[in-house]
Amino acid sequence: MKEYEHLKLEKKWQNEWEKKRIYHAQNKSKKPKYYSLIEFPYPSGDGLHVGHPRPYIGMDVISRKRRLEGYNVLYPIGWDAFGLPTENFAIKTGKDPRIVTKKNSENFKRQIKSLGISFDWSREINTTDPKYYKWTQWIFLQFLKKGLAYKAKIAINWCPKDKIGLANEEVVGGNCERCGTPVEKREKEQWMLAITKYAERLDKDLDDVDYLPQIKLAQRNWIGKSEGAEIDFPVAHPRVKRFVILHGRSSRPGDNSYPWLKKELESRGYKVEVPEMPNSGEPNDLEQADFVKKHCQLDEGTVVVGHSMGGIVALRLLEQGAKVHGVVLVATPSTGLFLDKKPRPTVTQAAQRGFKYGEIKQNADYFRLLYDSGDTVVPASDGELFAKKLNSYCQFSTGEKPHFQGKEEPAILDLLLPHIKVFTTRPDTIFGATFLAIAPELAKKLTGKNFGIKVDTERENREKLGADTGLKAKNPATGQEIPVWVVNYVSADYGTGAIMGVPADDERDNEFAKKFNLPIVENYKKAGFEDFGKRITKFKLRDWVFSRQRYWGEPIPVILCEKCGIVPVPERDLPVELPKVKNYQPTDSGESPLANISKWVNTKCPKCKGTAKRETDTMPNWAGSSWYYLRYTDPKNAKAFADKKALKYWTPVDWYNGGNEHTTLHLLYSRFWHKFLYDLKLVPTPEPYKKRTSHGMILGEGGVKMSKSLGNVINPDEIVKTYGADTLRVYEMFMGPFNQSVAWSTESIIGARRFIEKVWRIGEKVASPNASAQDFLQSNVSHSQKHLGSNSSLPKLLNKTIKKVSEDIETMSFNTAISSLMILATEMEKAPSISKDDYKKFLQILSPFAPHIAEEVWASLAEKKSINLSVWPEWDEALVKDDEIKIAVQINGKVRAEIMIEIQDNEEKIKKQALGDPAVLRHVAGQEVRKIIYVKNRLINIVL
RNA sequence: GCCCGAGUGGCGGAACUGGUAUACGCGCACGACUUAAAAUCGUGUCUCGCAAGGGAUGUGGGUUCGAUUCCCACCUCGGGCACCA
Repeated sequence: MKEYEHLKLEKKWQNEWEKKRIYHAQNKSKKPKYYSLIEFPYPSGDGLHVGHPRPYIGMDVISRKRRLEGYNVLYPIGWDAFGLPTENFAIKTGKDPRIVTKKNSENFKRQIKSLGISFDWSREINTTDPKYYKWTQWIFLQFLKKGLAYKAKIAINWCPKDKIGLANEEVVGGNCERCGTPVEKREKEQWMLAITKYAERLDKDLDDVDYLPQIKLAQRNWIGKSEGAEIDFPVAHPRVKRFVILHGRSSRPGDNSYPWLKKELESRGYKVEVPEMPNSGEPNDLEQADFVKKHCQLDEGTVVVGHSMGGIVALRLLEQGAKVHGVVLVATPSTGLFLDKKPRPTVTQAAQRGFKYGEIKQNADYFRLLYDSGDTVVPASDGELFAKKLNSYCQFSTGEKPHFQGKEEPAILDLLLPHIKVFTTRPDTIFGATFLAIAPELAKKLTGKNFGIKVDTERENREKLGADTGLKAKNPATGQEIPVWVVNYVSADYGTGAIMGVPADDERDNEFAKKFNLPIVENYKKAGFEDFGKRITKFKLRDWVFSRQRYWGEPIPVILCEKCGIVPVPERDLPVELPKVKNYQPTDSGESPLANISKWVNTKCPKCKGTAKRETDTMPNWAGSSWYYLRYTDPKNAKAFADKKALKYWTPVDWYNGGNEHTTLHLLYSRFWHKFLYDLKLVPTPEPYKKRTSHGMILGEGGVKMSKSLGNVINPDEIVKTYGADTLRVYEMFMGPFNQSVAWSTESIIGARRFIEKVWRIGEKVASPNASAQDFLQSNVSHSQKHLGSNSSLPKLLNKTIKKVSEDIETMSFNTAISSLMILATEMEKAPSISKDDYKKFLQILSPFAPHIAEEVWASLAEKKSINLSVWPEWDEALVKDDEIKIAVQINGKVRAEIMIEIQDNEEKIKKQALGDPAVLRHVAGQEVRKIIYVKNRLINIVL
């Protein structure tokens, strides 16, 4: 008998398959296509550990089955090679990440190849290859073109010791992952991608894909869609009591301008004065100011509203030292507040005196706001909003109430009478709202004061803190005045930064109200959803921070020109190649190391040809992996990221399996990129992946995570050498449910090896001439296969196994598929003889799991063509069914006997048979049978 | 705190849609073969009990003729999120 030499045999077939290009996918084929995908690995310096291959083997089983089923299968692999470990290694050793990456990926490749995974290596890609990242950059430019890539100042994690911006995953418990220094927040301009623009579709289109339910849920939770309402709570200012409205030159004395404004203000309890100034305008503004001083009360509770000429009067009052709370000027360039469309010196002078000053442009109209510096009602920065809302100053000046669309309040009221907008998913509880809780940032904005309250993100021990702002809001439902508190449990960056406190209904509000003795209204009236607010949809999803101040990433292809601003690198100049540097250390200022290469940084502006600088930020790791599956369809294309025909043929991916840790970010990001490309009509489908599953991690022995520091990392090289790739494959598929994490056990591998050797021995037996002469000798099998059906012949068992394996592979129940293959193998070995045809079928259904031995034995049975080119066996439904089966007889739910029945027996006959069984008779023993329940082909339950 | 997943022999795990719990594998014990060992094969292996029989699927309840499976409450472990309004 020939010895099973796994090393020799596996190498032989791997070479043979490669030579014959057996796993190469065809971009044109009469066969139906099948695209199976795994998450491409990050080639780390540590090499492969036994956890890596689990998903590759799983999808390999699927892919191999599909090939035998007649599909043109694309099962590609590549390297997601930009990443922190390589960068950190470069910083430490000064080694070029390019060289390190090449070495690491070659090692990974050798290791993966030794496992006999049926990857199409001709389509291998690498995200760090300029030919690849050219297209990553190109896609970025499309985002830029569509306004979906933009720069914004946001807080990043900053390690003050390493002087480096940290990704969220590098912050461990608030400290720098590497040096343990507490991480600070630092404001920095970052590139952002507007993924939130796609939030609605990313949520909704989940309906149309076949992802595991948990994965869909995780995506939905991350997107965080919530339907609610925005409700305005008018706020009375604690100090403003009175408005003095000074009208412009065109208003005749006595016509009492702004009647609507006066009315509105008065309805909120303010005093309003509209002095009928002598209307002689400039140069009589001083005279008018005197008039106002004489007739109106100007004190710290007064806001002066000056329109046009009235504005100049208001400025005079300021000049003369009027101690008013604030001044609001409303004017256009055509009025006297301006000279040659520039603000009058008085305006700028006032600003220089410390008044807040904001200029707002909207069409040709200008609005200028001035407030005293200490206590703004509405900050000047909100002027933009103001401008948007107040769509015509003219209407304001005519004394008519301006016409605003929808429910919008007249913007002048927005300005004079602030309100707090809250977001709530329960607008129906508004009658129970007894206070407003606002974020510290908003409190600062509204009152100018710092209350010393901070929203802390610490996970434990979060005590509710708060302080009364002194502001009073009016509950629009009850009309009641309610206090406004600044709290540490409302964050500024979600919703409106303000909530209504309904302590009777909301747990957090309740806790807060109790602590600070705020009123709790228990039995209140419920409101209709839209009675007081505007229906609105919010998402938790934030825009994607796309900048990294790192070396080892795709340079963001943008040039910063002093004259022209942000200028995209022309597409013909792509890729912007990552230059070589001497030092990989980030700069002291936190810029990427690229900032130090002046030769690279300094460039010409593509627009004006003047001097300009390159963007030195690079892209995050997620960039290259957001579209890699598209590149596989046409990996060498130099004219486009992939040919349209190839994309049309292969997309979407039919089945994508990956790690649970990637079911939120990576999956969401790549869906976002795909949808964007879909909108540009560059990909044919709105979704990239038809089906998504995930695999569990392989843990070290004892159930702990495999890690270098614990020294429990298992290198597959050792296993392949000692036991063979087929054994490793079978073991990894057998060790437990594919989607759950399992602990590695080197001790248990021997079981898989014994199984493989058994397959070998049977193969030897079948291949030997005297055995093959007795085709189809049936043998009775017993014991170990009783769970597949009683008293089956070998052909029966074979057909049952074909069915079971075929079905189990589809649900990734690889462990049970192998279990049934083991049972069949055991029975085949026991059988006096097995037909060659039957054994070949066994080899075919085994081949996805153990391709090498299957191919070797297949060839030994005089097959000329590779088993890979054969056709997946079908099972015979007639042979799968049993004629005679064993069912259980229960008495009061307890099994007391087993009886054999014919499959065609009717219920009556079976019941009679059960009641006649000696064990049953003993248990029934004269008692009355109340009920008999018969479950077809399963059991009979006799109820006494 | 919330969401998701899991809890079954000494161990990894199996069990269809509520229907014979512990398949398959590891380990262990005994036996066969062998001068011997390895390999292989066979038998046994949840637990109490001589047996009849009883008890076990994290814990406690419930629904049901029947629950690992469904419901309620709780405990433990793993993963994710975080005062999300």
